[in-house]
Amino acid sequence: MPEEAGFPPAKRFRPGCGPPGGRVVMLLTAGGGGCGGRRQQSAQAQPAASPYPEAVERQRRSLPIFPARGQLLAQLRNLDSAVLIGETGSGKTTQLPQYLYEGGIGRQGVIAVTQPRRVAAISLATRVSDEKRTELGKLVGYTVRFDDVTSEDTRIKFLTDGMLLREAISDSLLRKYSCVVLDEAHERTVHTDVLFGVVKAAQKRRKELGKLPLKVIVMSATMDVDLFSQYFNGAPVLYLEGRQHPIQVFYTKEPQQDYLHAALVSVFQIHQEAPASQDILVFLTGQEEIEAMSKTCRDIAKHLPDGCPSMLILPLYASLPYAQQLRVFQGAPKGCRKVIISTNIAETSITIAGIKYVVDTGMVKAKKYNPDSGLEVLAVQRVSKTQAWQRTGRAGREDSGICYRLYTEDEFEKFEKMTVPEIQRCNLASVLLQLLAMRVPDVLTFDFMSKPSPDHIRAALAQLDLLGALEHKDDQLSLTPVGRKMAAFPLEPRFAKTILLSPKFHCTEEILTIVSLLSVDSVLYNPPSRRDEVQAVRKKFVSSEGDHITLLNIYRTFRSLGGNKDWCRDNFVNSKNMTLVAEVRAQLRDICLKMSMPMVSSRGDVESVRRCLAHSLFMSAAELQPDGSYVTTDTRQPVAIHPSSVLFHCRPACVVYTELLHTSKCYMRGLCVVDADWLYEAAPDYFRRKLRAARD
DNA sequence: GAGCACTGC
Repeated sequence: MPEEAGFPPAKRFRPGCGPPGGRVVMLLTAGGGGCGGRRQQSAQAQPAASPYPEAVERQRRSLPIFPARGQLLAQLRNLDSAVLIGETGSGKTTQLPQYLYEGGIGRQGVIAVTQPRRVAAISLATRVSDEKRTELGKLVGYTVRFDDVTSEDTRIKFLTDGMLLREAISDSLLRKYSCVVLDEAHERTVHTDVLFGVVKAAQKRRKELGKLPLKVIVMSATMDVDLFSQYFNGAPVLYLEGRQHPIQVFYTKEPQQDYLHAALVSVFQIHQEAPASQDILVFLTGQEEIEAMSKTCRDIAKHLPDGCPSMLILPLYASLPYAQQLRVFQGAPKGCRKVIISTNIAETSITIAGIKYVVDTGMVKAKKYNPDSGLEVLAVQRVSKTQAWQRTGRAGREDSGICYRLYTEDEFEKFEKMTVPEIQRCNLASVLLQLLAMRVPDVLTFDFMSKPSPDHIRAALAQLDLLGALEHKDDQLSLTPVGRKMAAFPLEPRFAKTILLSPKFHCTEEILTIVSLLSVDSVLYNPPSRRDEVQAVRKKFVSSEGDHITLLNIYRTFRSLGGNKDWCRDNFVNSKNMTLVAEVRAQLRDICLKMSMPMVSSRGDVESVRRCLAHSLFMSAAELQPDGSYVTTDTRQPVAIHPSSVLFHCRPACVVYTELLHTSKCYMRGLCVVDADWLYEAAPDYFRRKLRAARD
């Protein structure tokens, strides 16, 4: 046990174990109420396909959910809505859809199972179609962006929650579905949260119209499901035990001033005491921290006493190139310990086998949104209790585990109970555009499970209004024809508007490229250790007109060379993201063609591209002040050019930006040099109002 | 003058 951090004796617990509150039906399971299930295998860790049907069947029958099958189906058959708590490894996600189908619920319509992430939707569909011994895309299929593997025969369909939401735009009653299972509901992504409201409304409306009832099942891995139950008219809560292994939790005796130092000490204490085969997972907040800690660990590991096992230090964060991310899944050489130093990506998105120890700093970098200023603040903050438990649970996936919390138990008690749902801390413009496209009667009173504040909603409506998407008629809010077209694009409303404006400036081809580049993770790869090299190589693409034009140059060169991977490596371009850009671009171009938009190119004329950006991003502009600083044109907020911008060392008189980010300062990211006159031309009324407001 | 948690359509 690390002594310097001062850990008192451990507390034993099972994540998710304990009596659930509220109206709960305990379902009969094999584990039978005690802690520490009898079986050692885990549902998700099983190999996907088995050539032997009996083996597949035996495996299915061995899952904790199996003994509850009859009871579960009997309950669900009679319910409109239900909440199902299933612990990790209970088998709920793979088995429940099959039970529903076998119970005849898929006979009159498709069973939809939503997932927050693409990879989960794809791998679950693959797994379940294997279990049913059918070809993927027949009985069992999946739909995610760019990839629809379903057919007329499909009865069980896994899809991302965002995808079901998009389907709801063309059919808000979700007519093709007999049942919607909302999985991972505890994560409370914006898409899941909007879907709660959409399925609830569809369920009610279908009942009123005497149509096929819509069954809604909300699945959560955590206990705090009262909100779900209340929201769905007091839906019963069904509780299913899982196969999580016991985990010992240690808190520090004293609060830690320096969580990085405490993490470092803990890692090496564990390293000196535990067998080399037991891996460690450390949660930190961001790339810079993780790289620095990795380097320090490697340096220290070189000077360890004889007899101490060696250490394989693996950083893990989303912007790390894919090949390097994959290294965390490979086993360490014999006699060597894996130490994975990760962001919260390892909390939910990436599951690593063989983790025995979790070191939780209790910190996370997360975005907050201020609707008044439209400002996103990215700040290091405390995790919530549910997040801390999620991290702890990562230690007990295959066997019992140990979690060191680098904070005191008193501190933990003061953590927020739950992470604030994303819908209350993001820009709502996209969400409201989608709801309006579904012809929701009144977005201001829409039945959100956790309501965003009225100011928050009004700010988003104001933004949509500026983009020309809204129509007010007899106190009713609806979409203009432009607004309706905007909703067809899988983009932020302002970028959809940029595309719709582009024919006027004869630069649709260029704008499609730029918008695609903006809507995926950066194609620029910036390894901190090779900064000078990166700068030298990138020079040939840099445009004095800003980041958008620079990106356009990079994409053009990439295409002219036929999408060459070697070129990407040599030019510090992330080839995976670049390939994705091409896919996004093709999808957006398709949507344009369906709208009969003319496909025009401005050829070499980048001024028209900049004019187009000025006309759609006029509300995100900043002007140079006499003292060399910048202020935004809308709220006179002092801002600075982000160091990642190609204009970082320049002083253009007027720019539009694609993002404001508050870290140590308020930074503009993604800049384009524009003419102040263009902005005024784009929205004369808006700027006249601003001028008047400034005078008063 | 110096920096970017994580998804998704």
